[in-house]
Amino acid sequence: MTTLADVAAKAGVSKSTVSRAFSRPESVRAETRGRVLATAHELAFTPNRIARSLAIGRTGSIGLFVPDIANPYFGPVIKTVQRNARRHDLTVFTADTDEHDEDEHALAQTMAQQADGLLLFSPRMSEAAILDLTGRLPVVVINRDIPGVPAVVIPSTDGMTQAVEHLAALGHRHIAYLSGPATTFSNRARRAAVLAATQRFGLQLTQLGPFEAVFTGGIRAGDLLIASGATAAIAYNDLIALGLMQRLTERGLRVGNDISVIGFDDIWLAPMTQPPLTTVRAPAAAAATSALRMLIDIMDGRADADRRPTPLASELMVRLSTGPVAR
Amino acid sequence: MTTLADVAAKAGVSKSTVSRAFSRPESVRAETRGRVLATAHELAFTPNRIARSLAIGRTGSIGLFVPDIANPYFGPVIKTVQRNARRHDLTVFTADTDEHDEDEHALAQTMAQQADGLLLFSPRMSEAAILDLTGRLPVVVINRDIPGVPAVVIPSTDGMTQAVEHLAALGHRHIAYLSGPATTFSNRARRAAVLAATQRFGLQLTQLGPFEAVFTGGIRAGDLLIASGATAAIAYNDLIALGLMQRLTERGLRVGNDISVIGFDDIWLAPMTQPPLTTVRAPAAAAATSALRMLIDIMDGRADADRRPTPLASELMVRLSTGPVAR
DNA sequence: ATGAAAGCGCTAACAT
DNA sequence: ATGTTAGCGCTTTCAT
Repeated sequence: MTTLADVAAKAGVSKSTVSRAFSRPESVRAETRGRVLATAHELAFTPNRIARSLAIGRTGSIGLFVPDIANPYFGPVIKTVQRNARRHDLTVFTADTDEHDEDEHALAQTMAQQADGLLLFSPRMSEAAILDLTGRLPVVVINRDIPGVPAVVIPSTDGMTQAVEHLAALGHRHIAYLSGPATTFSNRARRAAVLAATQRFGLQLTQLGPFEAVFTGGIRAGDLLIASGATAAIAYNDLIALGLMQRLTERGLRVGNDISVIGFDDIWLAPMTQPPLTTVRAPAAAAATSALRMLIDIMDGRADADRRPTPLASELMVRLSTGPVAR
Repeated sequence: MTTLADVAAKAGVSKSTVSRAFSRPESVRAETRGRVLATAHELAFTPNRIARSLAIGRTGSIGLFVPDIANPYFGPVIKTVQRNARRHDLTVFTADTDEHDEDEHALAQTMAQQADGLLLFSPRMSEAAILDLTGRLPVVVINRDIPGVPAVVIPSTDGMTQAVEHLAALGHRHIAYLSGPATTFSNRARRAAVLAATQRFGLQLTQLGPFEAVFTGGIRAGDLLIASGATAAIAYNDLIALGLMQRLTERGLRVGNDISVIGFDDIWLAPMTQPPLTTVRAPAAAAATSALRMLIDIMDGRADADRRPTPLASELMVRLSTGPVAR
């Protein structure tokens, strides 16, 4: 491996000059700079980031934690964060926590030392664990509310209220909410919104679950839903809604006619299903962007600068998986 | 931030002892070790990985590059690699190259300095770029064939041959192949396999595309397929096949009856579609596991050790999107 | 504009 | 078993 010193020797200058030629080019005479850069190129030299990090105390990268990288919902999130970070010369390291609570903290600890900041999407780890991390480096959480920890939450109340209102307008009197992972912030928020709205619109609510936030969770939910007698269901997320539709269809029900289904997230698959899925569009990418901006502000010491998060809203996308109640 | 030195001072020992207490605990007297570890804990000290990396010349992490993190196909791949790497005390940094050829190399260059090895899945970057990387650190590529570069390829010939054979047996005489990204190794391999098999079984082959390897690519393919007059199509991957089915249905055709569709990958969605998708199961996770093993061998200097890759096979999963040719 | 030297936090011979 | 010392490759005062 070629180092600064090699280049310096060959170019007949000091290490400092080579260093400067890379980091503050204008501070070195054009001629010298040219010679240095040329020999650097000739020697195929690239500055060692590790050494650089040690010297300046920053790594130039951030960690992004998502609960399930296989969930189509997170694809756009990851891509968006990566694209925006790049503009700030930050590399993003994405880690999948796989809903695996203990590992999540261990992994975060590791990451905490090779990153300048952390973006935690729907973290499941304990509050204590998160507070521990925030003590070590800048952290912004998405979809979690912990006193003192900078956060962006994806709103669910407006969309969920619209969902219930929509079902009420279609004549449904008894609906079900299909819980996702029981203890998560997201599930609590969505369930509370549905509960409040059903009371407001005078609907009967049955709560089913919890179900894992995956397709097979929805499959399992199908039979429970039928047994419940509800004429419509609002699922924790689209993956569950998709599995649900599948199972209902297998059971001979026509989704959108005999029974209505609403999801949450609006993943790219949602408009493509048969029938297309009515769902709440949650602005995940926007939330992630907003969170990244906050994180960078904190990392740059602009801690209290414009810390008003971008106002976000969720919104019901009406498609064909919901229809007038069957009589 | 607390350092080794702080702990050493407070515990009344030298830095080396503290260092040893962490890295080779048995080499330090139990009593001393206890005292050191206690004060380390008390001071909330965690060894700085960056400094450690610089000193030992290894980072303890590897980079995993995938073309599209949003493709459900890669979810299991990423999870598998992460799980296996963890057993070797390696952290995995996943990067999405987003089919963005230039960036891919730049990102890889960056990663090359904070990782001990690289796993490149279906890389699109130039051969020169890959060779450049292999000169810097251990690299294993998946689904690409470059002389001198360790590789694992996911077989497509057997599965594709079975696919064509299957269609021939169903009475199809004219089929279409829907190309993915034109220049990729994977597309060339799959197309060649289909071509050879159609010749062998005496079928007429129409080649359509190239299409982007996403759902909307398949949508666009639908009308072209109908115009071609073929009675069945084999798509580059499942995402294209899904979009295709969607469009064919919109055009009033009954997939599996009026026209047959075969995909490639066998993503988790494939059995869930209406009708369930006949597709070639490609052992991506197994390939990734095998590639990781090779990478670790190379990193550990066991370069030429058991370098026989695990034999892999692809296999047709027959479902309902294929059926006897309509007469 | 350039150089010399100290130091980032850790590890690894080499001593003792 | 523990301490001393010299780096790992880079940045950054402080001189010149």
